[in-house]
Amino acid sequence: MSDLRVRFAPSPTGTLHIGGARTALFNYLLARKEQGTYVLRIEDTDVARSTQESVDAILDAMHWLGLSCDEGPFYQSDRFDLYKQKVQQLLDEGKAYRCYCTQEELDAKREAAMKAGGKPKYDGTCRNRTDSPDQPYVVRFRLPSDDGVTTFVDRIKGKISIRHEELDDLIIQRTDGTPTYNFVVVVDDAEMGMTLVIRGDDHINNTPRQILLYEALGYPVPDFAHVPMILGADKKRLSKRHGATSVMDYQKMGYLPEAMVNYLVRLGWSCGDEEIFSMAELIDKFTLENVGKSAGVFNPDKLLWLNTHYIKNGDPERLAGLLEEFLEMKGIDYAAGPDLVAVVKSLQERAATLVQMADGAAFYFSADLEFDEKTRSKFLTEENREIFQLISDNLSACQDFNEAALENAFAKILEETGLKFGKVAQPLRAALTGGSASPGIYEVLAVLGKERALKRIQRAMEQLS
RNA sequence: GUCCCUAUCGUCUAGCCUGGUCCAGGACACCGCCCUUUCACGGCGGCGACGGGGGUUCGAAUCCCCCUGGGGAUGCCA
Repeated sequence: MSDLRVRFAPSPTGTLHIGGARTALFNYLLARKEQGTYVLRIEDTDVARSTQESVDAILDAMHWLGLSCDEGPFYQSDRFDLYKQKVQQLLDEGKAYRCYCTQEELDAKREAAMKAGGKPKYDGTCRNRTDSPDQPYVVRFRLPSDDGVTTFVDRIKGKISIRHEELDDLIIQRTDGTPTYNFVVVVDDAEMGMTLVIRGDDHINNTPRQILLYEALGYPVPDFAHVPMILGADKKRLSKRHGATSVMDYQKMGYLPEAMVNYLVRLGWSCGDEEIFSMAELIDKFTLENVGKSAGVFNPDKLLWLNTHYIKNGDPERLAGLLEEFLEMKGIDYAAGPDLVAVVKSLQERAATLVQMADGAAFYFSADLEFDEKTRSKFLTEENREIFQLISDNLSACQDFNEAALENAFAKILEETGLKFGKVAQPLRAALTGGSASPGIYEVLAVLGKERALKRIQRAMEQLS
């Protein structure tokens, strides 16, 4: 074990989405690589917006992606006593104070400051109050110095400085007594011993004030690594209006977790010209140094391509297991066969998603296929009766119903009749699959097996016109 | 408005730190050809970028400055 401790800290106000998943992935990879510790913390201090449903959705997604944590999940809602105590500590030390300004007053001041072209920050009205009126109040953290500069060296972005004049006394405890994000994140990251905080770069602006808080609380300041945001095709922050952004939406659409992981990691990180990475390779190769600094656009096409790759190269047994759910969703009863693994093998190069694979597999499990008009008029014709009979006879005579034997049988037919392969194969394909697009004809035959194949040819012959 | 971050093909990126080997490499998408029993897979090829302007230098995608574009923050959300 190294002493690296990182965490992923989502707030449970929705599902885990693409951006969060990537942040979690980076944390996970670095922890595994450095043999550090990866902690999961649920940031649910906003009690009104946090739901158990969201927590479950996030946990599900993490599990699906294979990002298991070493510690946690911890819930901030369980730690309010600790935060209270820390607020009190700052109050006692004079590093924080009660502010009695109302929301309305604050809003008005902000607006006025904006209008005057100034910075919309708290004016310090209650900073030096000595009375303590019996009114609702918030607790504000007093800026240690009004004219200094806080600088930190981000592990991804490099040196970042903010002048204190840009900051103001931030609220650390609300009127209702609950603590705010910028405060609890510091207390927790410190108390949980985080040595490195990897998070989205929308938090960069918060970092200097958090550093001030670490110092005020007497905590060591961790390292920071701010990863760039993910944008939609219009370069706007990725959101629902860009389509599916929830990780589990992709599971439902038939994507494989390894495709999602591979896609996510390459959005903002690279390793020379390499594109395909297994989790094990990522753990070996991932470094913060190769994470880019600029925001990236989410590209569904590339994700699809990766999914195609992983389906094509995936273990058929595993894929068969995953496919069941999608077959069931389409109301396909696959229990009576043909063998699901054989079905998968015949479809691996033809499906980009498990949904597509289920679509392509449907014909295998349908005893009485529906023929559309086009297929009927083109292939199920009286002129083809002889061909069907010939195929049927030859197939009946086939001892081994494997691809090699079938190929031989067909060679014989073609030789005897002088017909071109397509002349024979397409009508047969129609009889077997109900359409004109399918896996290789020998493959279909072999997967179906002799009995089913013959039955389908028979049935087609009954419908010639 | 102000502050912070950022800037190579349409998109993800390599190269930038340690200037010349870059008339800029890979991948996705797109287009064409080949393979072919259908649909696919695959193979080959094509299209396509250093945002603009100043410097520094014999030489800049690479270093410096300005501008512009994009993102973020500016909450008693996280």
